[in-house]
Amino acid sequence: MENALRSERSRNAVIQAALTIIGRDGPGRLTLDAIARESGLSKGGLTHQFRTKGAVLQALLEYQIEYFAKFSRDYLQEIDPAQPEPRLVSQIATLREIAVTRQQHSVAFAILGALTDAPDLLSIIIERDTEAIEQIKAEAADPDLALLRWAAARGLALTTLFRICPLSREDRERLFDLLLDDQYWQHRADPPKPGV
Amino acid sequence: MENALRSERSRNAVIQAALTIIGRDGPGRLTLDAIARESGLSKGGLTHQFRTKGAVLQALLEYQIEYFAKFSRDYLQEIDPAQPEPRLVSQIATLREIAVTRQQHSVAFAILGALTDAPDLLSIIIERDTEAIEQIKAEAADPDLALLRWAAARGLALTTLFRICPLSREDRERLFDLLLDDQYWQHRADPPKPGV
DNA sequence: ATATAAAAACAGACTGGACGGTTTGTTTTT
DNA sequence: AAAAACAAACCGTCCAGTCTGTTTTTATAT
Repeated sequence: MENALRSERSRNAVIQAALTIIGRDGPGRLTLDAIARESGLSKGGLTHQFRTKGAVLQALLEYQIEYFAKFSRDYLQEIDPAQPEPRLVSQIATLREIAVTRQQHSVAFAILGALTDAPDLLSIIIERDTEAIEQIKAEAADPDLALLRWAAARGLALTTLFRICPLSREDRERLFDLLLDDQYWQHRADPPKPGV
Repeated sequence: MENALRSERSRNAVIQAALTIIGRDGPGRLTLDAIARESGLSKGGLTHQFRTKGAVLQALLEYQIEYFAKFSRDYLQEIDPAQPEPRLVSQIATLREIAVTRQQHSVAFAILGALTDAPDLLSIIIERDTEAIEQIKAEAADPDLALLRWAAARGLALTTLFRICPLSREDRERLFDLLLDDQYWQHRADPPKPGV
């Protein structure tokens, strides 16, 4: 087998193994030895592909981010062209997906836990979001209202992710539906200020 | 000195020491030995007061929660009586305080990090919030809109806490101001539905 | 009050194990 | 022949929790 392919296979195996362990045993049991065992690789092979545990976590995070970035892109693609704020809506829809997808919870924990030694692991998230925010602002009739809708979706997603959401499942779903509903916000948007 | 007082002093010393360490060295350096050293207690004394590290974390979390609960109570006390949704507003104000207070960030990390082994440490947060949510719903003309305001504040607070907020400081402050501003939401609330 | 036994608070050395990372050697690809 | 990929034993450190004592407080009996 080609080396490049071999490496890629191994790296994928590692990421899948990490996800399996986190889901099955919790993020506390995500050790290099466990990953090696679960992936079928030896520890040597593992550390050949990822020099440190932080590197594994980073790959894991990038994998997750790409997964949801793709979700967002696809959603944007198939959105009603008449939709006035497509970027905002696709971001909110993605956040709903994050909040709903069951396995994500412990992955979030795992990464948060690792943040202790790798504080700027999350900077990639900021980069992505900053971009998204720019676009949301640009397309919005009332940018602040759009940001607030985004923030609310984030709040629902993060509280759910960390299992500290005091709202019922129905409440959350209804709120997400509202956040996605243009009609609901249309007449709530600030009318453009008359020129002074 | 009385035993009860002796214990209380020691426990307080431990919590303060923990906060000092987290703020100065980061949550990764929060070990039992470090806490003992910083607090002036011996390891034996420390483990006499807190049987496990989880117990320390729990006390730390309770301390923080009580701190902000008091902030919220005080805010509620001094609020304009004409304020239509005082509970919501005081909750939002508290969340703004959390987002702004500098030291909180790493404390949040420390506790999240420990969540690995003590998954239901956070249930106390849910309990408090559930209560708050009930009151917010009860006093609101448009409960869903109130929940969304709350969720947005949470989103801003949590993203800031975990340093993944893509918004500028000014943006955040302006958004918090908006969330607190009744005028802004008044005409946005759903008019009470006409009886069928 | 005073002596004394018990309990609580505290001191600090020690242990056991987990875990990240290294090292040395082998197989496979280039 | 060289480099990449992999195997697996090994090491050093860190750290939560324990264990054995010592000091201080409290309860009880005289």
